[in-house]
Amino acid sequence: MKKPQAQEKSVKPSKRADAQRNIEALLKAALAVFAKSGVDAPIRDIAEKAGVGVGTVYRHFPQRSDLIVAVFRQEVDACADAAVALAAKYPPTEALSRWLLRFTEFVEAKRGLAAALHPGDPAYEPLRAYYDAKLRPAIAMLLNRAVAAGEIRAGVPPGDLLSAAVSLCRPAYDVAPDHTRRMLGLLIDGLRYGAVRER
Amino acid sequence: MKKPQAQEKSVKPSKRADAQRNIEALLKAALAVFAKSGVDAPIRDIAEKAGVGVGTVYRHFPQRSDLIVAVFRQEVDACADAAVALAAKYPPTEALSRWLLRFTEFVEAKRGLAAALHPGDPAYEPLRAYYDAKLRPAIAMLLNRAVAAGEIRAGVPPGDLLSAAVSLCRPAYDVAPDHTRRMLGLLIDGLRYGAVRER
DNA sequence: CTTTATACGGAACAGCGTTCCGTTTAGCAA
DNA sequence: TTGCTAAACGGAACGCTGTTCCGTATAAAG
Repeated sequence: MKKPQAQEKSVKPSKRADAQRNIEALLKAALAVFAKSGVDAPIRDIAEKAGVGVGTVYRHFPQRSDLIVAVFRQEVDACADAAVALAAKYPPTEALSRWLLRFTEFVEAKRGLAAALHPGDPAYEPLRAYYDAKLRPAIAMLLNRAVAAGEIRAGVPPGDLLSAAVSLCRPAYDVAPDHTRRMLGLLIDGLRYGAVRER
Repeated sequence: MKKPQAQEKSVKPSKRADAQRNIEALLKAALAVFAKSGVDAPIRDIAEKAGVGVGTVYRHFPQRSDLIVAVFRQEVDACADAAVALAAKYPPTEALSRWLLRFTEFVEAKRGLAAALHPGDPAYEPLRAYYDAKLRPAIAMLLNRAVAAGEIRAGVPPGDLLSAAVSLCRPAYDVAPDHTRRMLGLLIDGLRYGAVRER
């Protein structure tokens, strides 16, 4: 009963304000640098982009994997949050469609990262669990709404849809840039088939 | 009618003798260093162990992958050659058994290496083909001899046996050191089942 | 033996991870 | 507001590595 503060969103409580700011700046910078140069990018690049010294990076993220994990979690959170926001803003099926696109953007941006992790490094083991725990409920919610509206047929496991979306955006490297968008369109149309047909 | 020399075994002809020597010393040193420190080991370590300067390493193997590929090929060659030698020295089934053990040693020693290559690097693409082309005929020969002698049953595809051997020695990290040997014994015994039974 | 193309060795340069410590500053209390 | 102190910052410095470059050494040919 000492720390009556739970105001911040993600990172630890009871930190000095400048530390908070720097952590956030670092996560933001790391996101950009990882996307541009991969997860092996020089620490100095990230520090510079965040406007801090390298010492500060090591203070908050002693291991490179700590930074990677933090960025990944943040992105997963953002993706899951987007589901709620989209659900509030668009009709069921459009929300689902938009979220799938959002999700594939996430997957594409993180593919190099995910590949770099795979080598059974225990430091990244919790990530997959986190990913499932956050994203599956998100898509399940969107799916349920669309089903309830009679626009999408029932019986599609949320996990399957997630996997399908991942697969569909995989060969997006060497094809037209809107390949993913078109494939998702097909997927949504496929889900519509067999819906209750109420209009 | 200028170069009546085809005496050397593997590397290119028409090289200066000291270059030949250094190349061989480098391959030998790289084999040892890779085994001890992995394929990311410092070039300097390899140069030192081979008793040459780093410049010499880069002269003969401009890319790190060139060295890795050369070492790998050499090991595959040695493994394939061992099949012939064993066939000449031991009775059919014992030759097969001994070769499988030899093969698993090769696989274990190269596992870290193989993992490091996997990331679809085109520089290593030919390796898998080379591996298949050299090793499958080797085991096929041994297998045929054992089958012809009536000690092993026919109908086992050589590639399957190769795969099985690879699988069997996989969990050899955290178990007793003779795990692989025992598993191979079981495999050989399994092959014996259904043999012609001529004695 | 002379010559010359080839190969050698290792100093030198550049980039990166990581540590360390003098300096700065947020938060608090008087 | 003014001190005070623990927390945090920044970046120089160190060590290790990849890679290049060029003066030196030498194998091979005539």
